[in-house]
Formats: sequence, structure tokens, C-alpha cells
Amino acid sequence: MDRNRLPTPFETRVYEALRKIPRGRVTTYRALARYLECGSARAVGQALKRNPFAPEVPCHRVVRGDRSLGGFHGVTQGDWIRKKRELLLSEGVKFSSDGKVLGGCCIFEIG
DNA sequence: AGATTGACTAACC
DNA sequence: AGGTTAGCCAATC
Repeated sequence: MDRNRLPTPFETRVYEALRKIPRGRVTTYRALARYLECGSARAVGQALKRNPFAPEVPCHRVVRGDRSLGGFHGVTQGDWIRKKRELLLSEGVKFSSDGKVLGGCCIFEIG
């Protein structure tokens, strides 16, 4: 990924919010959008999809409203998603048999 | 500068 | 219950 491209102001805000998510907790694109007063979960997704700093910035702790994983490195299934699940598992996040995130949402919102 | 594009969602069929 | 539509908004083409 382009770690050299300068983050936009919006991206910077997204990353700052992400930094507040504790280990083992997750949040949703929607919750982040609300927190940033952005009003669009998609815009947040856009910022994350180009996140040059994964997983230094814990963008893997962001899942969809329906608790499915969403995406990682711009893809919605495949190796990266597998990696995302592993990262979350290693932080103690539990999954249901149909691949949805179980517990811990974070301060931003539960849904 | 205008159109297109998404790591999204809620609302409808 | 599962597919489609319509809004959303920043970044990119």
C-alpha cells in the first residue's frame, strides 16, 4: 500500500478515532461515522480501504452493522479477510459459526 | 468541475 | 429470508 501518500484530514480523524478502540473490542462503520459526524458509513469505509497503516492503526477492529467482517485491504473476501479474522481472534474477539462477530463493541456504539 | 466509486445501511420488494 | 434500490459522502478518475 502507499504508505507514502499523505492522509487527508478526514482520514486523519478516522485514524484518531480508531486509536481509541481497545484491544478485543470492535466497532462498526456506522458508529464511527456517527462519532465523526460524517453521516456516511461509506465515507468511513473509503478512508479505511486506503489505510496505509494497517494494522498499526487497528482498522481491523471495524466491522459491518450486521457484524460480518466487512473488508480488509480493499477486499471483502479472500486471504486478507482471513487475516482480519485471525487478528481479531488473537485479540480475544469471538465469532459465531456463521462468521459474525460476537461480543465486544466499543465506546462508540453497539448498534 | 462533473461523474464514478466504494471495507456501508436501512428500507423495500 | 433473501435480493434489489436508494441514500450517503469523501476520494478519485
